[in-house]
Amino acid sequence: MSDDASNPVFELFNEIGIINQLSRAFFEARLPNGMVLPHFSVLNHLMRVGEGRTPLQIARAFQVPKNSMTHTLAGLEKRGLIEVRPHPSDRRSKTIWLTDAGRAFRGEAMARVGRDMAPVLPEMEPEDVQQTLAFLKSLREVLDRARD
Amino acid sequence: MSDDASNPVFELFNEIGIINQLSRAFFEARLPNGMVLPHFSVLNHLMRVGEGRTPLQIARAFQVPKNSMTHTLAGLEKRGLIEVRPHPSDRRSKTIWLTDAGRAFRGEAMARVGRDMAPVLPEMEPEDVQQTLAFLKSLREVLDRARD
DNA sequence: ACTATATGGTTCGACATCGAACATTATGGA
DNA sequence: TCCATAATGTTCGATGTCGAACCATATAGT
Repeated sequence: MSDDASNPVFELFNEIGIINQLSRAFFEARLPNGMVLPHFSVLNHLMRVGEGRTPLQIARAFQVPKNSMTHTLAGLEKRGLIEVRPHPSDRRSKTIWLTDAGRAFRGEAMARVGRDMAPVLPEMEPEDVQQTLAFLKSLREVLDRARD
Repeated sequence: MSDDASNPVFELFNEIGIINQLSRAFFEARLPNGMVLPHFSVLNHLMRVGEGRTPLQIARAFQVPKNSMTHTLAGLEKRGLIEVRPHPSDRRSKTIWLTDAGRAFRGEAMARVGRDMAPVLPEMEPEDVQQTLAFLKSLREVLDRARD
């Protein structure tokens, strides 16, 4: 049977789904109370890409529906980790900023995850990581275009 | 700032999460009514790996909690796509089998997804796919061991 | 054989996630 | 200027997902 099912691309998606499960579980086991991976991911995103993004921009960055991002941001705001300010030029929109508590929390969580991940990191060749990362980024663009 | 945050492994997890979102949305847009990616994935798994697996084996294969698999299997059985039989030697357990309808459904869904994916598949070098797949499988094992 | 512990699966309650419909504000064209 | 349409974000209802507690059966130790 050499139909589409045998295309390794499907196997790739399968593997990606499984790693997603594993990494999600790994992160969430190291976050307090009811915090979930998207909470941490958004804090991290704001650090890396910059604060002052709009909710829609963040939703698009993670490829999740905008109402999902509304919910995630509400959780972060409730915990005092982000601050929501009006958009300077578009009154429909908002901008998202980290609070000091948010920066501190992200730093602590990152340190904890990094510490527990440290034993296994040396097993991965940086070159392989880079190569995989490059391919996945191109795959993301391909999927994004196929989204119609 | 060259702390753990800059480790490309985290970027890798991020990219994996995004591609997971995209591929999930892509698949589910091509499945009927209330069917969801795990439904399709399980059917596919039974075809590839073989029928007669137990729910727990399947849950471990996808790295999801066993109660989540209970729910997914219930959905498949309700739709008549799988059949649950008692385990021959362990009365706590069960075995999962595809029905004819399940095999047919999986074939149709696979064909539809494959057709819509066809335009973008040529953009990916088979060699890159293989390389990525190999690395991700090793990454999965690393994470699995780190699971404690 | 008997009990303690482990294992497979389900139930339950809490919560994340999503599509669809909605309110509000922007934008573009007559 | 005015209206139709688009864009941003929220609300609502339905459902997926998960951890914890729970049954039923197996296994191990004595």
